[in-house]
Amino acid sequence: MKLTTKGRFAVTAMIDVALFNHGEPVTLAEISGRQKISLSYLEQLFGKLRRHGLVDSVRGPGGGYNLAKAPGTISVSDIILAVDEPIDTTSCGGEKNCYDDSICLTHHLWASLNAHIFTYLQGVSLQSLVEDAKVRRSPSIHVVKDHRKPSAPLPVAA
Amino acid sequence: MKLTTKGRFAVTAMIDVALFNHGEPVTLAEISGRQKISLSYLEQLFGKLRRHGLVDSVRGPGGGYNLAKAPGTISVSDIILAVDEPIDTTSCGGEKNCYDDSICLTHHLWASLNAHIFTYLQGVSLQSLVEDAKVRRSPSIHVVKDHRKPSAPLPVAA
DNA sequence: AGATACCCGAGTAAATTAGTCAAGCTAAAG
DNA sequence: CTTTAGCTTGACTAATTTACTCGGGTATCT
Repeated sequence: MKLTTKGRFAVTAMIDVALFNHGEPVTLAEISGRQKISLSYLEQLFGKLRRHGLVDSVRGPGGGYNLAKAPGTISVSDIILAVDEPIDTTSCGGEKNCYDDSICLTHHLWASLNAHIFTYLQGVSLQSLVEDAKVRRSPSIHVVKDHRKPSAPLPVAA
Repeated sequence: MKLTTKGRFAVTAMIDVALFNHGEPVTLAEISGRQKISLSYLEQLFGKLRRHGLVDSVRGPGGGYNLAKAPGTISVSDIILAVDEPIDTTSCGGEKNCYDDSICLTHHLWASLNAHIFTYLQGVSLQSLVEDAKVRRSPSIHVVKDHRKPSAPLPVAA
């Protein structure tokens, strides 16, 4: 699992599509305007998202992108894996500090951490992110102390 | 929380110190030989580890490094934070795709993920890693199906 | 036809990582 | 008290990765 800004952009863009896809496909130009991501970069990202079956494209005027699946069935890990392909950070898949008796002292650790991160992101659906965004986008003046699911209970650590 | 090979090297080196620190301090040259990490690179890493109070240095002949604290009280997150200083991956701490009503659609998500990773690594002590290493280093010919703590229950995901 | 919008691959610039080098300081051994 | 092993410091370079651009396509609708 690699965590780069590329993956972040991709997730943001997917949320945007989910938010603004009311019947008509969403164009990259719109997303670019709303999220301040360069059009060319979006093209690159959506090429991958499409090839991985996360979005469907419609060409020609009035075209754009639709989600290929229900937002509840798309996880953040799906999105990140789609754009950040080269996957294993487990090191030692042929790396050099992995020898005889001092065999990969930490291999275990990283593999396990990786799995952790992956599992976590797998558990977050696009839908849940969209719902969060909708709540936050509603008139913030009158924010009732809300009781939605405790998605982030934490100290923005490190 | 940044996860780079630098952090991995640092953790590996710390395990090495913990493993071979029997009274005498451990020299970087030894670590370099055992773990195949360049001496100069180790110098850089241990400078940071020392400044963060994770190791103590002993100068002069017979010198080297000792752990500054009991391995049970040093967590992997301590080590990684020591060498990979610039900490926040939360984006949006002044980044550009964070505007008006489409405010940081994903901020929440990354902050939460960050906290997750951090908490996990904080829960892994150097001691536990050392114990794992010791087990693995024992005669591998006669590996009895062992029942030690289930540290990595997983599919080496992604 | 012509405008709209996706498609795609090569190319580049910036940032990060990994690793080097050289000069200096410290303390133990002889 | 001089030698010498070995840590200390920090600036410097090379390689890799990331982020992003560009230019020329192709499909489709009006």
